[in-house]
Amino acid sequence: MKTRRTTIKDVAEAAGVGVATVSRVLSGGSASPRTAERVLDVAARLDYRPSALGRNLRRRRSGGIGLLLPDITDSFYARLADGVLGCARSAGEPVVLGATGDDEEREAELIGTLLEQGVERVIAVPCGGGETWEPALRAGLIVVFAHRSVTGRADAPGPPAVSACATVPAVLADDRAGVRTALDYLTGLGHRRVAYLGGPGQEQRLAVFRRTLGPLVDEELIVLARGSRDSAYAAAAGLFQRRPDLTAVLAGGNLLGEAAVLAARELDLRVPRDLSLVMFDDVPWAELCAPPLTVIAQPAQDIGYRAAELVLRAGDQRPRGVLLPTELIVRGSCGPRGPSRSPR
Amino acid sequence: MKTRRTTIKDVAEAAGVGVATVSRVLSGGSASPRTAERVLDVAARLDYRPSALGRNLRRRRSGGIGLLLPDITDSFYARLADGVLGCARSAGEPVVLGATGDDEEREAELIGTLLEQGVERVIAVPCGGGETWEPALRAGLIVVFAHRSVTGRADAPGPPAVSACATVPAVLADDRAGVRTALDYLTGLGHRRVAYLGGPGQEQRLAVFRRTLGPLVDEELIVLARGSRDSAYAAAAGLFQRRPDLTAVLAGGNLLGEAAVLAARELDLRVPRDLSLVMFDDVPWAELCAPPLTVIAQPAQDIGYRAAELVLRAGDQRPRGVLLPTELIVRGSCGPRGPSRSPR
DNA sequence: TTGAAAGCGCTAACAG
DNA sequence: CTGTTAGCGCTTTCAA
Repeated sequence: MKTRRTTIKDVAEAAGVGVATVSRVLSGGSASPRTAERVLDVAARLDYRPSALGRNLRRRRSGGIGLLLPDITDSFYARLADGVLGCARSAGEPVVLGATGDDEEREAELIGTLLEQGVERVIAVPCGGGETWEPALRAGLIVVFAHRSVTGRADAPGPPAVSACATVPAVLADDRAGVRTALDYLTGLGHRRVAYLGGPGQEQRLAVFRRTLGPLVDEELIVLARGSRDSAYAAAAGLFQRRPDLTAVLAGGNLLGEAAVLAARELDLRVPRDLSLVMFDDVPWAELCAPPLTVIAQPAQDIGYRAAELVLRAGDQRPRGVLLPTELIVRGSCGPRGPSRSPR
Repeated sequence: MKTRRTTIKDVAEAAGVGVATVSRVLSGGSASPRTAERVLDVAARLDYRPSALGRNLRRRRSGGIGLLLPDITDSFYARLADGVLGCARSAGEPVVLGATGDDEEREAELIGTLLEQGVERVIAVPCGGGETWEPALRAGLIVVFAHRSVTGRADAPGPPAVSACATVPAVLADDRAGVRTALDYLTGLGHRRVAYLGGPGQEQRLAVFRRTLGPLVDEELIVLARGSRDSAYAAAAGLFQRRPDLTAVLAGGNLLGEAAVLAARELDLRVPRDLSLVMFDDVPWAELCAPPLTVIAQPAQDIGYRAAELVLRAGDQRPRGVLLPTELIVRGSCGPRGPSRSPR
């Protein structure tokens, strides 16, 4: 039953030409119209599909693009992935997906697997630092960072050039503007004790948070969770309990936002009366939430798409990355600073 | 700079053995302890990583498992994917992801790409029918269906054996029980006009819906949307407007549920007072919604994990599939049938 | 324009 | 137990 696959040799024989000719024709090389037609015809008739296996070995690389994300379950990354898939599909490239769980070791491991597979184009939301990426880069990987860059420095042009990673193009949302806008909005409403609920790899945002808030910053109001839902919830609940005087929170991601809503509800904090909440990333449920969440929308899908474009165009110009705009979408989770829950 | 990768030959030379020996040692074949140790040692020192390219060509197949989903953006499928990734990782297998958009053509195209890549193990939430899958199966693909089977018949043992697809193992949630439980719950609350808001590939659920409701079914209350959010919203809004007499809805997926909530809100239908809602699939935001949604939880992640196990064990026994339990989680979106919105 | 031939890195016979 | 050898299917010089 299971007949051997048709190979280029079969086609060559059937068409009465050499394999080289078939190869040329099929990859758009030069050939006389007559020959070309005949080959194409035979190939179609035999239902020939060139095996990527042979080609890959020969080329010493398997096309395809690797995609390394912290967590495909996070709606933001899922949308990012969707963008990558969209672009990859139109380029006919398969996408190999890996979830790092924001764990350096796992990331390194996954990079290893990709390298082993001959994948040499990778889009990553990096969690490891130079130690992880330098070797990969040296091994010839073509990398584009998405959403985060490896230094966390994002677009900030600065002297602490971090070796090779600094030359990796990155497609980022304009975190800086996002944080500023949110903070302006919140302070405009009268809030003075604003907390930041962050996740892994948000150094950039934090820096902007601190800078923007200036004298108002309170380091105790800055809490970083690990990637998981549990960790996010623990962080949020802990923060709210420890500092009943805070009146507003900026959540650095939809998982964190979700946790904040849950924790607030659990502690009987009414949003926005007792607590104003702005969440990074607009997700469909933000609108279904009670109250609907005010968010900083990020073009997750675009980020993925653009990153894929960049990684596919590799070799061209375009050394530098892309900065995509964010947008504050005001819904119902913020209000004027009310009476503090625990006055003074 | 970019030095040639170390190959098996390099290792062989450096260790003073033949390439075959290296190959054997590295793949756990027989070898004298002394040789083995030496080879392993040299391999480690040279930082040798066997190239999957060579192996794949030789084996005429590239390990790795293909994963075909309708939409990675849908939380259910994202969790399913996560399950697959988890299992694949522990098996050291890369996962190639493709989004079909519930479009037969795209699905076929993606299958083609996978075949071309030499991927011969695939987990799919199928949207195409036999026309799509038969050829793939004939081409030697090892397939495991997840969440849906190709006939839509699911577990139902019956005579209309659909050729080769019928032999494809499937990992499914117990839709039948889920629908029944939900319907019992709803009718127990007094509801008589219960609508079904479905998506692609839900023949199985629909059948159970009809069978369970018996004389109460009203074909006009059964609406099928395509996969997208827009389509889901249109379907929900249309349904609610057309039939103001319905008092309860069963949404066949989280996208549909989301749409139902949105549409209800838009039409000023209060949940659960005017409209009771049960949604298939428990998502984190179900709890954040106002009111919190009553759902039929499905073990999305397990489905993925089990499917991956099956597809990796292929060749063993285990021809048949797996049926995973669902669970009704009662929250706040259902109430007793109130006064119909439009009496009579 | 075309064909012959040389591998890409690896595994699997088959001898030794 | 180990080395030699023959390809897997394809691309790519290199001549013709």
